[in-house]
Amino acid sequence: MEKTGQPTINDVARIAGVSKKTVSRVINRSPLLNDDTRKRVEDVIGQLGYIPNPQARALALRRNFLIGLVHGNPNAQTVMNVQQGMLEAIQDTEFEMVVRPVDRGSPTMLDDLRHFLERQRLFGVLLMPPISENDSVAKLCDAIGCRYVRMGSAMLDRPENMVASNDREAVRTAVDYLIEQGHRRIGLIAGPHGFRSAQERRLGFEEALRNAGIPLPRSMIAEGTYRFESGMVAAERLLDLVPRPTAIFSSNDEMAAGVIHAAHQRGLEVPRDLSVIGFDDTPIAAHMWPPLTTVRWPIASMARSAALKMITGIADNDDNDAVQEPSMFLSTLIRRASVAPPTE
Amino acid sequence: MEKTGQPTINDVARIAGVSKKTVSRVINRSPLLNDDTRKRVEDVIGQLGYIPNPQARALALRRNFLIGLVHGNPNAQTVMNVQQGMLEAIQDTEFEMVVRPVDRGSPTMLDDLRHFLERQRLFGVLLMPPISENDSVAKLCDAIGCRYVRMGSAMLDRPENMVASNDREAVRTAVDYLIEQGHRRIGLIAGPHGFRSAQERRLGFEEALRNAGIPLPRSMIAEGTYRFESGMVAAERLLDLVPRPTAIFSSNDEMAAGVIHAAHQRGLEVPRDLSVIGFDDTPIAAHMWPPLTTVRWPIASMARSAALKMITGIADNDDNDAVQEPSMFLSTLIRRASVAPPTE
DNA sequence: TTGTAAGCGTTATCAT
DNA sequence: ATGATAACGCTTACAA
Repeated sequence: MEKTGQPTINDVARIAGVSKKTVSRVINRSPLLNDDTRKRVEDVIGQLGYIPNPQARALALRRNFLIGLVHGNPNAQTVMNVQQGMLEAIQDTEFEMVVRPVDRGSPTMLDDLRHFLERQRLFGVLLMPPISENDSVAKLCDAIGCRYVRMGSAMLDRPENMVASNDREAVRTAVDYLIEQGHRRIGLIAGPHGFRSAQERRLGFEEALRNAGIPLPRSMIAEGTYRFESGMVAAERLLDLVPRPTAIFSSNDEMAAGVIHAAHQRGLEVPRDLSVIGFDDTPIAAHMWPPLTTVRWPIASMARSAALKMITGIADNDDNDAVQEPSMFLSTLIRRASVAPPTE
Repeated sequence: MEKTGQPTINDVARIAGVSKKTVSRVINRSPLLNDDTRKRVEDVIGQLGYIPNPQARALALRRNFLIGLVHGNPNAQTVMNVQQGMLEAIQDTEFEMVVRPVDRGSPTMLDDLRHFLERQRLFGVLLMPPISENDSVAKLCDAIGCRYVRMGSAMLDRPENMVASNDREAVRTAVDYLIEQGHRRIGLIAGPHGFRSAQERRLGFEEALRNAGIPLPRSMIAEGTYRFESGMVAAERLLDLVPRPTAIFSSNDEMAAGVIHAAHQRGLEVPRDLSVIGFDDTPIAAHMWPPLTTVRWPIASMARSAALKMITGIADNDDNDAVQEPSMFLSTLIRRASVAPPTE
């Protein structure tokens, strides 16, 4: 106790007049313990302010209490929402969250990740999209023996390793709404090729138009990178069309902001001259002018559930072993001011 | 080696025909080692794919390799920038970043933080504003024996425990620019009372006006919470003034977005009818319409430097022991399209 | 230059 | 119901 100032299990044992193991039993809530001894030990613990050393615990238990968040630097708000969800899940447990951005696109991404996982020997990792869509990453985790849960726009894995949102259906609903408003020339700003979310959202878009019997010329689809600037560029291409679209569905909010930016630049007023719908419902959506109609993506709940899925049955609060964490999350349309009937 | 699949220092020692300690010396780059032995051990390490167990290391060394980021849930982009800066700093070291949001304002905040620090026994923590401005937090870290570096808008602590930006001066420059453009009725949207950043920025604002001999009636100052909505509300109050201000300096970008939102709502065009300057230079600033003139706050560099300050001399890469990390960072005015001369 | 023994603070095994 | 002893994987004395 003198060296570091922190009391150890030995101090507690000595003062309480019991063995280390008994203290250990108290800490770990072993059921086979005399109430008297438990009480006595707990008193000493409280009085000493003893806190078990997590490193020693990790060593003895041959596992640690770190769960990783692996992401590929997407939108800041999205990452924060995920972090918040994870943190809610590990609230009042002994787990902590360590964050690891990786450079997707880098050829060494997989090696970097392996290096990280092997070094840190994490309890498990949460994989954010689009990293999570990469099956090699999941395989890697399996090979290393690291638990994982993937977040994504479709069920890419077993329920215990996946939380997904129904992007396709949600987008279909959003585009249905545009059609109800009377729009017939509707442009799509798709997400980047190779992203499952981009694919699902695009499929939802196409389904809505097909169901309404509206033809979809290739020219009405522009691809972006999920970034603001790419939304601008894509919008410019779509708005150059003659006749131009009266509405645009953008596969995320950030690009939708770019669309509105581009519209403003050419003197178009939203929603009078152009209706816009985004996807994500990041705070920016409510704050831009006009407030953006968008699809709310329950990413924080997904992250929370993903983390719970990983630690359930292990965490301190094992009350909820019975409750199965859901694997599917529903996105909903948030109607704000960026959609109006076409005026022509 | 059989139990977990991961080879241990014992496996390496046995196969290389040396003692554990020798392997340990190789890992820790001890200088007093025969080149032959080192080579031999390194070969075995490579061949086995041996990676030292960080938990065991942490236990033996009586310190771990986790550095914490403590923040009070400010703007998402700001947190992400800080995370990025920290992660750059611990790149290629054995440190990892664990993130800890706290509920500032909660009366138990200090206790929560103490609990966290004592439990995890972190190597050190980075304190983001406005948490970092709280001297009790710094005292707490000292008492617990946890290293810390505070980030803030003024030198609140010793250089080794602080990285600061020159907010006051930067705001003065920004407001000087408005004055140069011909503005005389300039409103201030201040940050929340009790925030040092709010105070510094306000002082910079006041200095600029005083230097130019422009009177500053109380009515020209509105206080916000650094949130979008509060910026809107504050702007509405200022724009109700008769005569109304021709320019507004907002103490951060998020509130500036609210100002522009409010201006749009009442049919005012920015910058023709109202010039606006923000603070932070978050991505939203460049993306809103019109692109926002703002003060760039080098928060990522500050975070990077703060983390380096903490681990320097400890990290793997001890090349840069000599290089002193700076404690003061300069903010600069970024001129975009939200400022124009007044038209009246 | 290398090895031996003892510890770091916890849990697991197997007694009693 | 409790305790002695041996792990866990590494580092720091202190020898040799």
